[in-house]
Amino acid sequence: MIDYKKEKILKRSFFERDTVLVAEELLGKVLVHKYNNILVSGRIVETEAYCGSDDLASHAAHKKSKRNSVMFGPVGHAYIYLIYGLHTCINVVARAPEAAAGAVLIRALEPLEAIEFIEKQRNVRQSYNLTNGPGKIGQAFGISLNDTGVDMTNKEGHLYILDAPALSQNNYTCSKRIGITKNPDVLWRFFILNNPWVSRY
DNA sequence: CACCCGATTATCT
DNA sequence: GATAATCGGGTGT
Repeated sequence: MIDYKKEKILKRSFFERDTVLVAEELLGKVLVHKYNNILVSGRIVETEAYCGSDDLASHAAHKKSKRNSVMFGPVGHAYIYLIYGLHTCINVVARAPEAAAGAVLIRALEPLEAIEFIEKQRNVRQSYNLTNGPGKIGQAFGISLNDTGVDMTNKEGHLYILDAPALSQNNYTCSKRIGITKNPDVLWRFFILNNPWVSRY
């Protein structure tokens, strides 16, 4: 296991590249949330890319609106949305300079710090159920809709991502995205192989 | 204002 | 495998 505490916060330039590439390279990085005085963190093991107007599954497939405007804004900011009226999902805005919109959904991670807090938030028996889904991460980390739009590259902020060494391509793969009906065939989901924290599909 | 529906999850059978 | 829970965005009247 790497010593992630020595790693630096990902810079804005990391997110100013093709959305699908950023989704791939976010595997292994560490999501951190400062919740009151608690530092909650986890290693990202599953992501999905959502692009702009060519990607009908994306919230940014059509016009800019009140909800999706963050996806059109500066890269490196958090796009948080409520799904099915129940769950908050965490994305990072990422796109190439010429693209209009794009974000990476963080779908699953391995808890690293404040595991007792995460267990209290989630109240489940099996540890692999703590954070193996996008809505589960939102609940586990205490994320709310108020967090949408925050700059995740700001050291003074309460939500950011730490760098980590790049993974070997032998250790992860891609697949179709989960839970969508439009533009279903592109291989824009990335996950670490043989990892117990990846969602079960 | 009414309607439809979704980047999900927990809890059944 | 099927389904309820629950709410706000988007669309059209």
